Amino acid sequence: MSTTDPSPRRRRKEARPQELLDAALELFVEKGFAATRAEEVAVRAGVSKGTLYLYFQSKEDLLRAVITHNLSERIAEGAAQVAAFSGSASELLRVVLCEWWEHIYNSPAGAVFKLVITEVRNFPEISEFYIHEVVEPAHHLLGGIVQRGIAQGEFRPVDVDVAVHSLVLPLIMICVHKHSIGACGMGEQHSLDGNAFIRQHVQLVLDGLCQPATRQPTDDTPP
Amino acid sequence: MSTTDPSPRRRRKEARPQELLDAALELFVEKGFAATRAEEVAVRAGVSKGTLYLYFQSKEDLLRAVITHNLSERIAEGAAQVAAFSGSASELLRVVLCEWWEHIYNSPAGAVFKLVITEVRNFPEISEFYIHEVVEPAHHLLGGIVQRGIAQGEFRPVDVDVAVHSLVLPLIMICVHKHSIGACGMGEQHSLDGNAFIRQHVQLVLDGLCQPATRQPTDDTPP
Amino acid sequence: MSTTDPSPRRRRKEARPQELLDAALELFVEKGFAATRAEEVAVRAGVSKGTLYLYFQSKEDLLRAVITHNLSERIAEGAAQVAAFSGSASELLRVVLCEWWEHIYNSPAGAVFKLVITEVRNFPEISEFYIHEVVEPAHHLLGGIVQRGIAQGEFRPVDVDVAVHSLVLPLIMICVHKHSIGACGMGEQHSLDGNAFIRQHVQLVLDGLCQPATRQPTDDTPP
Amino acid sequence: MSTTDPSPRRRRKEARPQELLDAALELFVEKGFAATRAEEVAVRAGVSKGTLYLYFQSKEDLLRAVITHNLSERIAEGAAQVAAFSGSASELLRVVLCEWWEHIYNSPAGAVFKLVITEVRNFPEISEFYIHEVVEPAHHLLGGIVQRGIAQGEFRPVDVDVAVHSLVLPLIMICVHKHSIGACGMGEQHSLDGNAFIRQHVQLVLDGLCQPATRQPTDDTPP
DNA sequence: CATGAATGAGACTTCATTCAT
DNA sequence: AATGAATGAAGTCTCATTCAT
Repeated sequence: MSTTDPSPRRRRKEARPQELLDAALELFVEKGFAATRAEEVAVRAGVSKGTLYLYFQSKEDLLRAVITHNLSERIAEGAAQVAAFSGSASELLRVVLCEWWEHIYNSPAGAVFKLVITEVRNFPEISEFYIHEVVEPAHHLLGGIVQRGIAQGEFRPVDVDVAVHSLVLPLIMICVHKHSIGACGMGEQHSLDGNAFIRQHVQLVLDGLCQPATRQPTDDTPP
Repeated sequence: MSTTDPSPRRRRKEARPQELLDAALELFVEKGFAATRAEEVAVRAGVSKGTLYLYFQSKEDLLRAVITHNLSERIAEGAAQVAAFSGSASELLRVVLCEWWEHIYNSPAGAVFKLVITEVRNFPEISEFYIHEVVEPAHHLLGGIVQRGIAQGEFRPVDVDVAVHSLVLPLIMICVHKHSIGACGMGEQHSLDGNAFIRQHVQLVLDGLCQPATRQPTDDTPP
Repeated sequence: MSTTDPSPRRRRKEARPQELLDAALELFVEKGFAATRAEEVAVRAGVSKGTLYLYFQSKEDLLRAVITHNLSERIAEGAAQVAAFSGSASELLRVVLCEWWEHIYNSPAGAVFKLVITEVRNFPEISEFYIHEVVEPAHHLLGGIVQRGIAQGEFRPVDVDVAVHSLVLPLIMICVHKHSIGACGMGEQHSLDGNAFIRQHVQLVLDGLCQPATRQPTDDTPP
Repeated sequence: MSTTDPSPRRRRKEARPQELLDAALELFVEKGFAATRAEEVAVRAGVSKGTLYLYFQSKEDLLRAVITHNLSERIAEGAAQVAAFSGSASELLRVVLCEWWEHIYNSPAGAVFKLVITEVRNFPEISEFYIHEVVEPAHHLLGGIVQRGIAQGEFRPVDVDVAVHSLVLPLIMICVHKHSIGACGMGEQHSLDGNAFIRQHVQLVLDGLCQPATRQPTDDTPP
């Protein structure tokens, strides 16, 4: 109802790319890139086959757009949180991870993880983009917090990379699970979704990070 | 049943299905099921296109065979270990997880995780098989150990499922990573492969599980 | 019919069909009818795709218009020349052919020859039009001159049709060449364009036509 | 019934490329490259759509093969004739041109002229091939004969290139005509096909070339 | 009149599968 | 049992044409 209300035709036009990207993400995650027909994407977006090609040069181009579009949005979110926070490293990690989690798990971004894992070997440029734009920034951010925790004596002097991975990999795995096995409707037993797990998981690893005294020799006696 | 080897030609013939399964696993993991051509599988297995169809009714049938064949083998391995073991729950988990890990990570079985994640939604019967034959047995096994650890006072009374997932999800995620992003040759920085991580990760979570005294209020954390 | 020019905008509008016809001729000759997109024609004419369809019912209709429009103009030109001429048949042929040549070779009409050759078999009505409106009038005109030359003892009693074809076919072929192989920019060696050839070619055939004795000085003084 | 009679299947296979090339030449000349569907070619060759692609990578590749295949064959034919000939330049030209003519006009090679003219601007590599493999050899051959005729006083000192073109262009034009306008079945009036024309045309131009005195009678007596 | 977003028939090309050899 | 030529359904992409603005 704004005064600059564009015509319906024009409004449709501006919304098309996003509608197509959304439909494509859904279908690519659901069936895989190669098994999704371009026309399916178009139909789910409410347009015809030809219209898809007004906005994307090829199906492959659409895939790239889906990934970059959905990842670019969420990238900088965490950094702001961290900068504005004051408190213990534990608390900061808990906040950052859980907040991130809720944003990502319940948004298209979560699906992108599965998409990247599924398609990256056929489109190597995706790998580059994903590592530079997602993996490295996130790893750097979390690694910094862990590092700080260690420096301040809050955490034991563990391997920073290991700690970050122990914290983060289950989060990603659950996103992936949600969009693969978890979407097969095999009952709720192994649902393992839900934010409940994340909170407890983070707590569990933080417990492992914090405790100073009771320590086993950390040896890794080979078999 | 004779001890003498069959002729090379005969041995070759009997090995065909296995060679086709191996080639199919490699290619399905590398390019995805839909993007892999039946002839590619045949060629990599050293036979012709037609031969593939002497052993498998269809490409889809080949996919099912790849998954069931590679998973069925590894299923019972762990149970034996556990039964024969006496020691602390921590020690048992460490041994079981690390031993499993080495077997799976460096074998075709690791690739199957990626394959299952990638293809389940197009072939729901895979989900059923995977959950019944892999997820449930493994979860039951590990959950039992954790349960025992709690009952014996070795572990704090955590949620068993959470603990199992915290322990196991990174292992699976690393398998998946190895066959997706990790296979893109993007430098060694984010390699995160290697058994080193697993040992430290398991230790870290076990630390979180064991510690009795120094505890934060664990619960709470309002949304 | 007023002597005052219409407004630029109005003139533009009235010129649209001609601009579209010109653009279409260029492109149809350059790429062929089937390989030329309607939008390309529109763009080269400086209008939008939709506008093309305001003036022509279909792409095929446009092709017909291109041909009839460009051929109709040049048809009657020669007849007038002939009627007003007094002199030998040789001289008349030389004048008519060379004059025609310069008009046609350096005008869109030359391109139409290639277009007709290229597209007739897909649009048989073009054949009818072309034969009735171009081939027959021209053949009749030239044949008449040759006939007169024979009757007057200036030419030997050759087959009139043969003589006409020997005179004319190279002219057409050079038009066609200019718009096919000659437009590929393959160097100037086999350019064979240029009015020089035509003059000498006509002279050569006229030499063959003329009675043995009555030979002219074979001058080919270029302009 | 030779002893090395291959199986029917195999015999088919070896004949396929030629059958496809023949069908393609017919259709490309008839309808143009762009307007011919790949499946039409396949059907006319008696195979299915897919089979075409077992022998040619693409429709474009098929076009190139059609042209090179049909032109390469006829290239060297003339040179042999010339080498083996002794007699006047006039006689040699008459023999070479008329013999060539019969070979080319009544063979697929004649159709290729129209095809080249029609498609060359969309596939510039055709131009290169055609000029190097057809135009230049043929022009060189005929130019040599004319040159010799002039040197021996048989011909007047005309421009060699002009003479060659005057002789040859009508032949090519008639080939082109046969496969364009001539194929539209517009009655026999303007048929202008037939070897009759060629003989008379060559004679007419040769008459123009010969020294004034030395007219038709095979006599000579140069000045 | 003019535009250009939208459509969908249709063309090229691929590939799972069959079957004669 | 093994092959690989052949098929044709199906998928990607194009483009002539329409029509709301």
